[in-house]
Amino acid sequence: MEVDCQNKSRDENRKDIVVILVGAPGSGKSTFCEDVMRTAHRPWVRICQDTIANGKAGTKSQCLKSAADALRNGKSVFIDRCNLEREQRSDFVKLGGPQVDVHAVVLDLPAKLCISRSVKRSGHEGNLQGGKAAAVVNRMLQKKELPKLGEGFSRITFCQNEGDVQNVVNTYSALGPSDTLPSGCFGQKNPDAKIQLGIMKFLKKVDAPDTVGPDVQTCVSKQDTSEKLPSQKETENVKLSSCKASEVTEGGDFPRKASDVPTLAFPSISTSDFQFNHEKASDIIVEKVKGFLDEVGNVRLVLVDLSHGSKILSLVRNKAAQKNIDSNKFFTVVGDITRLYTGAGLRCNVIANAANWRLKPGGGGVNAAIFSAAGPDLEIATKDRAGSISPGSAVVVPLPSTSPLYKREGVTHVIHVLGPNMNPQRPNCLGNDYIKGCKILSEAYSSLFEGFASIVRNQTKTVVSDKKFRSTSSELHENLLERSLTDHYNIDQKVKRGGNYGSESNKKCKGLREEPLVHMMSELDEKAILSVSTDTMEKEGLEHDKVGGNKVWGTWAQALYHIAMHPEKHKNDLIEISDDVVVLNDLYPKAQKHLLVLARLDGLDRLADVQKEHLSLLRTMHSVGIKWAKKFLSDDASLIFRLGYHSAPSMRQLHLHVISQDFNSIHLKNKKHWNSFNTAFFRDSVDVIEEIDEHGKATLNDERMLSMELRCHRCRSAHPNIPRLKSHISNCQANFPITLLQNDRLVIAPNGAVNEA
DNA sequence: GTTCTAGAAC
DNA sequence: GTTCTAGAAC
Repeated sequence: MEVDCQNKSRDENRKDIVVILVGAPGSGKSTFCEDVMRTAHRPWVRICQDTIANGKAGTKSQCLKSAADALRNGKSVFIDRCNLEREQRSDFVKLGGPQVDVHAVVLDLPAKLCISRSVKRSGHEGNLQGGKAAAVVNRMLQKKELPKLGEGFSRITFCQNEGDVQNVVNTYSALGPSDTLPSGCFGQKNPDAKIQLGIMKFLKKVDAPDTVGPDVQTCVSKQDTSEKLPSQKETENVKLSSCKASEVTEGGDFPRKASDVPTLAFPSISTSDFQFNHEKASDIIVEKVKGFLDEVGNVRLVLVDLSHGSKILSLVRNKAAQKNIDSNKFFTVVGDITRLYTGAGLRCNVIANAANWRLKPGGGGVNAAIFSAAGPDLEIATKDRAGSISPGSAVVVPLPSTSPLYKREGVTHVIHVLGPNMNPQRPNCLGNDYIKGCKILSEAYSSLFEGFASIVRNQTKTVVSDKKFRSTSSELHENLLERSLTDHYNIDQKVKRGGNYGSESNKKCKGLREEPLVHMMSELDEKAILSVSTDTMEKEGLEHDKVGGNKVWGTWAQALYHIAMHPEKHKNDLIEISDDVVVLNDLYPKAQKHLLVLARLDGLDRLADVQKEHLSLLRTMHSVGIKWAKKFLSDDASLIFRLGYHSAPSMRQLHLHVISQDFNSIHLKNKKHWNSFNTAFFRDSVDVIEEIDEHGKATLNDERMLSMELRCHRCRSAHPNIPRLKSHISNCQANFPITLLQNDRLVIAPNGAVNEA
């Protein structure tokens, strides 16, 4: 056979090399390979999982097969995938043998650099780019296990900066076909620090082997006595002033102790600025805490308040004691929620923020303090997850490792929560409706705790998937582990795709769902709360986007918003810019002429947001739309225009469609396209203006309109599919239905006449 | 919003 | 076998 002949004929002294690249997205793996191969003196093959399947992302086994094939053909191989965890590398290490050396090149560049590169780059093969990249890179780096010779590498080279990388590029590109490189570890400046992280993470969850040493304790059975925890019988607050800060490493990873129990610190929601009755709030807190702790084992909840004489803390403390809630698992702390570790030695990996609905920094109290302590990282990461939040819901935001709150306090996640408002000075006041208020506050805590559970679940998965170890706890815990094992195998693929976690687009994603956006809308069924089944997750996602309710916009849906906010950056795409509106051609016109008149007012996402105060803006948009329609009509008098809004647009930022009624466009492809312009889902601008003027709000029609049968907009005949409909409308000259002919809903040429049906 | 594609419909 | 749609993924 050809392959055998090649093997026999090759130089006996020659060794092929498998170089396993290890590095986060953005660390420069592909560039490294390309740089070496550009000037290489031996044949290299780069095996990239992002492109292995005919230019698309493939599987690990495809990579393994290609690598083996290349080696059989006398080529040396670069394995260009992240390979950050030992297990992800192990199968590739096995490619080594008497004729094949296996090297690792570790691109251990600063996380910040990897993230900024990932965020900035465009056209990445694995499609990991843009805002989502930061969260993904950050998450991956947290699981990093640096390679060791013991894994089977003959040589490992560590690069910690660009200079290191260039040196290694030079080393490999200079290698002739028969050259070999010395074995050993090279370039590692801090040999043990990060390797231990993986081990520590593992020990965190399981009984430590005796050989590990006396300072490692298990968190499952024992509390770390070095932390200032109240004992079973104590009911006093932990006071920050009496505690000293524990050791914190400089600039590096937060020191993880084997005793770290997943801990959520949270402020009392709605009792401060939103003036929720303390007695009622404390009942809800205690009830929700008890429910959560009964379900989920091995976690801690900490209620935090800055003021010493806090009424809510004492109420909660007393009620918790009455209900026999384990004070090791739930206690109260007086102090700054952003300084629990440095101020009290209390490590809380998750903190809750009493957020505002816009999820923006500022205001006062806890929200201002957390955004300020976390730095701009939190704002960016939050934006990445959601643009706003509704009362009763929560948004989980992984905190980038670059955030001071992460580095200093060990906070890995912030969960934004919005409670009900009873303060008439603040927006959306519920008056004195405590039936509604209690329901929403209850939902807020459910959302918060479910968000926390999702984080714990994800951490559990890391441990389980790494070590194939299963511990036992509550039944819930057991179920989570079960899912973790099956989900684990999807991780690479999912991460490569850019993990649009928590966004609307993920709502139907089964299986892996890390730290989901937790949305418990007021419409939601109570039974969904605290259940962690996949079904429930899906339900949350599906239900949080009702017309008129709050909405989370996917990244792809933000394009118009960005244009409206920064028209100067999109000058080439715009045909008119004014203070109030911008006008552009629809990128995918559904007719010969299809414009969008875009409102520039921030916060006006869609028709549901429009109120009486926006009436003049609506009229401006309408007149700008009419102006453009007339301009087109002067060129082609046969056109007919209709101006209107989608009841529930896909794209954020209020936009008026100005669309010619020929619907002659290759972009009109499906039922949704047609029905979005030809059912009551399309709200004529004239009607919207009238409704806002008279009632202060516009009628919004259901998305079910979009799946209605296909009917010609002129003669109203029904058609079985889009091609047949399009064929029909290209010829139909019937008069328009009378409803469209009234009230100037159709815009026609001055001399044109459109007859009634 | 579009693209991709499995599988239904023809 | 081909056309078309609906749903998932982005």
